[in-house]
Amino acid sequence: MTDRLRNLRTRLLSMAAITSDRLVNEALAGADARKWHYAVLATLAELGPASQAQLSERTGIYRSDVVAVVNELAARDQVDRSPNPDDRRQNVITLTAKGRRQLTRLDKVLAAVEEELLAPLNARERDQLTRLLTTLVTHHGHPM
Amino acid sequence: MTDRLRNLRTRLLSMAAITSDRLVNEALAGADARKWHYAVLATLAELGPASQAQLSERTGIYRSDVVAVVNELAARDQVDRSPNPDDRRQNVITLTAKGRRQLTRLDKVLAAVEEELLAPLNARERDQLTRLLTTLVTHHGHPM
DNA sequence: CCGATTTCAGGATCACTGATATCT
DNA sequence: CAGATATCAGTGGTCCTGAAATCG
Repeated sequence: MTDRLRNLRTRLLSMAAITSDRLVNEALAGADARKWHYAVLATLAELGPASQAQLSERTGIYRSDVVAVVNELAARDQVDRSPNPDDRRQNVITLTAKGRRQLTRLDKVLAAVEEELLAPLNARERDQLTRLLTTLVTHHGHPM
Repeated sequence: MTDRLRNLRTRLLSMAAITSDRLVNEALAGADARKWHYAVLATLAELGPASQAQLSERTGIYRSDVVAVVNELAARDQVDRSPNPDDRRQNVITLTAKGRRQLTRLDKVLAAVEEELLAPLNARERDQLTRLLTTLVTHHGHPM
């Protein structure tokens, strides 16, 4: 009857994500980046050179928004964009040395943010949370 | 080293919230509402008549955005806005009969969405998730 | 004068749609 | 031709800042 809002899980998720996003955005802004920058840099480090369509699929960035992100990263010399000679529809996005340095910097920044966000949870609870969220995310859409 | 992205809890939270928000928005749009509408209606049902500042604090809607939400609800005759005679800075927002009917409608809609979102989790896992998220949300800012 | 409340104008980011040009 | 890719233009919601008008 009462406390509808307080117990709504969809709302709890939203609020937690907003808190998290705020922490992430503030921290990344201090390193001249935003979350999509990190997502692209990390994906390139994992996959090697990739097309923008691949980046979109892996990172979750909307296909129409990848351009802007790659533009920003290229302007910072953190990635290189060049046409794919084998398929001239595609661009090949490559991580530069500068991008690799930025990635390790952002790794530290985000580790600190995660620590701050998860501060009220112990190790077991953190594992639980990770498992539960992963289950939700994999079940709806995106197989990881 | 690898799988940086996949295991980032801040990112998992974001992705889960995006999925959840999408489900919520679609469902509410089908009932001519959005999530802030529900938040206000539910809060009024719980608190009784309230000022916009109170609504902002309770629901988490930004103080500058409350106006628009109340405007939309008033245009649908779901709430009534009238000046508070005891403190003429304030408006008193009151739930109407139509608003109460809309609230019960939205309650059902959101219950269905929650069920869909949490489908991959059993009862114990749902409780865990609720508890973990509540801990996060209460620890950072908003005491509930 | 200080503080609270409502309101408006606007910024930035983001999820998302749709359309186009180019290429396989 | 169908299908994929990159790009661009634009919408609408959301979080957030700042500032004004009114009132206690």
